[in-house]
Amino acid sequence: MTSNFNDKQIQILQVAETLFAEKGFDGTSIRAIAKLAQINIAMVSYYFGSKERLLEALLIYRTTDLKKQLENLLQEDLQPLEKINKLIELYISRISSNKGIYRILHFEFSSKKREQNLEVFTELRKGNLKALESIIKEGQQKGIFRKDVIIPLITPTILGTFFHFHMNKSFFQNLLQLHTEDLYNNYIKTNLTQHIQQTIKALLIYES
Amino acid sequence: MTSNFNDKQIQILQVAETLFAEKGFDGTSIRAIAKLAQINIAMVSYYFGSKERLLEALLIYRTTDLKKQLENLLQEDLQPLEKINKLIELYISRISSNKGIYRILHFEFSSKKREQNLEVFTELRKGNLKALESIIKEGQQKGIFRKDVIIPLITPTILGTFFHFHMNKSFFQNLLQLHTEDLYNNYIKTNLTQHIQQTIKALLIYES
DNA sequence: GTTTAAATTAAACAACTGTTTAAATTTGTA
DNA sequence: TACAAATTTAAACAGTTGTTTAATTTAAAC
Repeated sequence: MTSNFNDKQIQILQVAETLFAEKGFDGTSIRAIAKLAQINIAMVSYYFGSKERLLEALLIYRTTDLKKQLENLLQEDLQPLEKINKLIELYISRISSNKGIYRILHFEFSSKKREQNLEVFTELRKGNLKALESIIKEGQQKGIFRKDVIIPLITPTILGTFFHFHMNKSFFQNLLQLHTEDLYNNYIKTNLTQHIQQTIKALLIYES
Repeated sequence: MTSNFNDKQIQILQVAETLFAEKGFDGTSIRAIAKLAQINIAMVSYYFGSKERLLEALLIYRTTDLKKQLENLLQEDLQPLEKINKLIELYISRISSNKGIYRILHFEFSSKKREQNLEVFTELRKGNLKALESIIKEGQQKGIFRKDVIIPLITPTILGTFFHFHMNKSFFQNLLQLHTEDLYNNYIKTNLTQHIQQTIKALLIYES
């Protein structure tokens, strides 16, 4: 299931990504994709079979290398807390530079309508959870992290905080005076990342 | 801008809420709403003017009383941390029993397509933030809470954690063996709520 | 240069979209 | 009962939807 798409297919995938992220899957027509990609409308069916299969292809195209980055991180020689912090940075930078596909994932694949296409996505999430689990258990064995945290709920806190911020972009841009894209992206890279790291650190270390 | 809808309108709104939450706004046709509500397709235009205006009406219909509940909480005689915990419980129970509309809010109103209809929603969020702010500042003055937290980012952590969990419902149902609705809802009410409370408490109190 | 396969095109397909119309029915009022 | 207003209906509207077709162009192989 490796992604070997040709140039034309990649061109279509990139346009589809933009439009799906902006208008949603149902809100985007094949004609709109074809127009923006400057191809004939029949090419989508020709290369991908259908609009649904185009979405599947897009998912595969965009989620192949995150797994490798995570495995590399696990093998670095770092303290558990440093690994957690780096994991958070990795998530945020990855998602930030691929906002399109993650917006689509967040929207389309959490709706009841498309629950069948989950296999690839579910495997990705399970892998992510295993990586996080191994870091936290290492920290617990070393006596650094407390042991009464529910590990599967930490990912929702990390990703949920980021997504909720990003999904309400215009609200926070207005509230925090982040009127340019640069200001907004920089705030995510510094303040928001720090907030999440601070939160997870407190959760893992604080003794009640 | 009070919600004075008649029985027929409410009937339509409730069906629309179900379908919008399941299939999304674009994925739901007026004919589907009419069929499920057992009315003629022209009735939607007759009562609401258009499909867009139906969505607006639904938003108003569902977000009128949360504000009052928050104000009541603020005036209770409780310690800041207790207020925070109650606030978290209030959010989760409110959203849990109105999953439909919040799913719609999360999806439709965070897409670039519908950024204009935000006024009502934005006011709601600003009010929520002010309530949280007043509680935290009270705790800071009493020397209970640390002072280097970014208050506007706490809501994303609370709501984001919950939403990310709920938006990936089937994944977590499978992972945590929550195969019935009751098990799932109960897990939210106990474990997930506790996790969020624990997280926010650690964030507000932990001294680094 | 000829042959064969791949890529691209315009056109048509049937089904579905939101909305409007004008007629029919129900309801409330005097 | 008679009248007027509100409600409900079926039908039609003009567009858009995803997909398929058959013909044409381009590229590759020999």
